Amino acid sequence: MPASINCEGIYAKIYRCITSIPEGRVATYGQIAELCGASGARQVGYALSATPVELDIPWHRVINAKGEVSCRSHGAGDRIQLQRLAAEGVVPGRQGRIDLTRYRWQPSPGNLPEDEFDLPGWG
DNA sequence: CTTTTGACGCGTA
DNA sequence: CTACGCGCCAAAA
Repeated sequence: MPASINCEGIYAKIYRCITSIPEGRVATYGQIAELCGASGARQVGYALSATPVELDIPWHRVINAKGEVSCRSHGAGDRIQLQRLAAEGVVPGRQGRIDLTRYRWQPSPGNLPEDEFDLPGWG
């Protein structure tokens, strides 16, 4: 990892937390915030905006509380995010929103997704 | 040191 | 459903 990222920095924590999101699963900004001890969802958003590409973290698995991909001021990141999510089976529902009740990452032992519901093909 | 810049969440009306 | 306001903090220049 780049030297510009301190292991004890809150951003680094956020990055690591996001790295733990399994494939085919998503997490909300607020969820990540509480998970890594950030001050708030906004901090996670700030961190994500500054995500170094060399980290190769699954940043696309982080969406907002509405189950929608956040719009950003610059670049086509949102489009890429949708694209990558669809590539791993995470697709928006009929309302154009990702069903958090189905795709939300639940970092609890024994509650892992592989033991639960089926992912794609529900529509 | 100061200033700028952001991928949010929630309550309320 | 939309609109508005507030809270919040790190990193780079």
